[in-house]
Amino acid sequence: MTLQQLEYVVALDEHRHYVTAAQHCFVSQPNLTMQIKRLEEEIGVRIFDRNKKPLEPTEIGEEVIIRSRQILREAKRLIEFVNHEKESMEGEFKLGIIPTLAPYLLPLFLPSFLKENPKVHLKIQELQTAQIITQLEHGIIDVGFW
Amino acid sequence: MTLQQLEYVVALDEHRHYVTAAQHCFVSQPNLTMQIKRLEEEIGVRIFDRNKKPLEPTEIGEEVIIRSRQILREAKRLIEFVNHEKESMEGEFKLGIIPTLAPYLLPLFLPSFLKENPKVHLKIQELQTAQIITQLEHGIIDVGFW
DNA sequence: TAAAAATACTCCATAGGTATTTTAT
DNA sequence: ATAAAATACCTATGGAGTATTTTTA
Repeated sequence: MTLQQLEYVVALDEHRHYVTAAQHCFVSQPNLTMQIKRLEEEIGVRIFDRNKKPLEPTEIGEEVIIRSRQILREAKRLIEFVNHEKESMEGEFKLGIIPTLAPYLLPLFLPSFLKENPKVHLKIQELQTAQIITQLEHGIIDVGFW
Repeated sequence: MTLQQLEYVVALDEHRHYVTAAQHCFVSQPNLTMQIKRLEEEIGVRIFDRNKKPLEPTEIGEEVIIRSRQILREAKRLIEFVNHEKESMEGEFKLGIIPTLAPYLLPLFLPSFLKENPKVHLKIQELQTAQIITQLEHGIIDVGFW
């Protein structure tokens, strides 16, 4: 039993039709047929009743589909969690800003930024334009990400 | 991402050691190493910190492991559900029993049997010993399952 | 210097594809 | 008669193994 197969099962349930389900999964119809059949053999139970057209799930199949959806949802959430986490930065950052702009710019992005990146320690430093340029040249601060 | 890989991740977390984790999964150590690495590449994140010995999960890894356990638990429950269901019988059954024994035997097994096999329709028939033998010979009733 | 993990290869099972036949409406 | 599913056959990716080399306590 693989996550792939569970996706095929769910897709087939949603379309009740091999050809469109296969298209939806970007695979060929015979491949979808095979994978469904293989899964059914492995678990020893029919998931779909092919005697009817359009096909429909067996009684056991109904439950299998529900549980498959649940599993796939969890898997998707795992991926989403990882994607979110890996984008969030970590470490110490120095933020240079000229005093005149600070009270206007900082409130615009700091709250959401710190919420998105809880592991970031920001060191905010008020600098005059000339100082900013100097520190940029020395790589002490950097032109950022927005 | 496959269920296999998630099992490897969980096993590695439980053993904190490739060799024993691999043994536990009945696969070779290099294979376990490869699969973990492949998964990490796919999701774009380190799950284990190999600089330390014994190795331990990264911060993100901790969460990945928790979610993997959850997914595997759901998958296991799906299989268990199917195994349970397919063992339960379905259809019409004829039960022959002699009147003398009926009130003693039936209460012993009927309740649990019908609960386990909700799809079974039982036809209970009171028969004399001779009739039972005749019907057995003609295959109308059968010697049962307990 | 001994353990354990990472590499290097080899193999083969199977996921997936194309072409075709069979099955049902 | 036609659309959909099943079957046959082929290809190739990648899961898994053995042998070996690198690590690091």
